[in-house]
Amino acid sequence: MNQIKSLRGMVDLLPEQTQRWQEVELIAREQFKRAGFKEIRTPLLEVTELFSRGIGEATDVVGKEMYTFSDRGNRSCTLRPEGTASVVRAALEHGLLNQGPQRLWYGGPMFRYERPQAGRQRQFHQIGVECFGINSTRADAEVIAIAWDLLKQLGLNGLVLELNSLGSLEDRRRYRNDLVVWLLDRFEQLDTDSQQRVQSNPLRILDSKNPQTQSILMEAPTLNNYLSEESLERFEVLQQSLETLEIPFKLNSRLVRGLDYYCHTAFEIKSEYLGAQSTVCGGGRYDGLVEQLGGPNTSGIGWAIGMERLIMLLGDVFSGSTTPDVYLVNQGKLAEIQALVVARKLRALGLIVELDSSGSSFGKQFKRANRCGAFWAIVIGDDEAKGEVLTLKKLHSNEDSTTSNELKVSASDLDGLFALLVS
RNA sequence: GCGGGCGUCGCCAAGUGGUUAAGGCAGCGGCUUGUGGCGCCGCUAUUCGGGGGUUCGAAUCCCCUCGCUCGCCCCA
Repeated sequence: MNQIKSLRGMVDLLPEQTQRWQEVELIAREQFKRAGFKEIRTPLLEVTELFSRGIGEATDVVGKEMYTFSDRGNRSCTLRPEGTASVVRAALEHGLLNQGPQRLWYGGPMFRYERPQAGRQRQFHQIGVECFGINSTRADAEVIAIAWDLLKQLGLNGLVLELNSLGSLEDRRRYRNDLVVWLLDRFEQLDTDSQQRVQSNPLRILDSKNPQTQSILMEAPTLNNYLSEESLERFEVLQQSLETLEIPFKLNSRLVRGLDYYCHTAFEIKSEYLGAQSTVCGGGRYDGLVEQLGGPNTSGIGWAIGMERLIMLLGDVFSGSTTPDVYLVNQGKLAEIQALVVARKLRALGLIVELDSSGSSFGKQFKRANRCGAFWAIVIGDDEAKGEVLTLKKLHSNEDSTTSNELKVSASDLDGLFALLVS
């Protein structure tokens, strides 16, 4: 009889961790709300073509990382590997893009069939924002600021914002052609991975971690030199905006985001405290995507934050807890029912109440009360039940286990009791 | 898909060929059936991820397999 375990790369979040997740989600939600972003929820499962068309056939995500299968109607379905394509699809499908600029946020699980390692799972979670119909660079600055502020507000340090401009789609095409020619001249000197990429995705070679390839690339044409007047201007304005907002950044001309749809602004926020997978947040502008998915020419910009990576960075920053305020010790037929009633009422007043339903001895119940960290114990036994009272006892009081920290309270005056408990 | 490390109770582990597989934490029960935190006592792995082999004898050696983990590729 072998134990059934979770699928590789699929991770359970236990109570100890879900609390922190909730805290982060709450703070993020607040931020989005204040920034005027509205939540959108899309299905986890989409038609495969959405991603192959939206993300790009040549990308690794589409080429080898998708969870794709046929459903019973023989349609090719894929568990979403990222959020943007789905959001665009939904926005188009429901005509959101005909209603002026849209500021949207989303969150939830994404799926990528990769070998798990630190900071990488097959099911992982992202929160992200997408901003449609605002072509101005101010949107870029605003969106980056939201990400930066969120991470800062969560108390993270050691973050670096890396920034690059990929230019317009035009600029990129020109650069790409020249780069391929240049690379082909030095084909023999490239590592095998890069050789394969010359045709399929040459820009990614710039990001190669192979040291020899990197040294060759020192001489390569740089994208920056191919940027049009207008693109350069955009990039300038963005940098100035960030300076004004006092958001530090580092230019990284080799930052080429993996997905096809990016243009102009590309950025990543990395942390020195993560392992090999150091990017917490990645995003950029994607003015061509909506059109590529059959919609009107619409500009877009957004980012996604990896929740797991974010939470790894949080360490013990949070101390919020769900330790009970009150532990309800009870025994006896009448008392047990009363305990249930009292628990319900105190909960309605906003207290965290743990009710002991074990029926075991008072000694045992107190032991548990103490261990769960509750501040108060309320005791209901036969005596209390008959006398319509509750015995109140402060736990974790030092040494003295006499009755000095015990107190009788009327069972009918719960408001009075509540006032006492929170004081 | 390719490399490295690892797999003994819920958790942390000792054990590296020889009778019944240490110990700690947690859990449960008792000392104490209306009063906890401390203490003491007891219980909790026919079995060492799984399968095969070597051997009189294996958790310990060999082979295969599965899983975890870190890294490569790539990304959040």
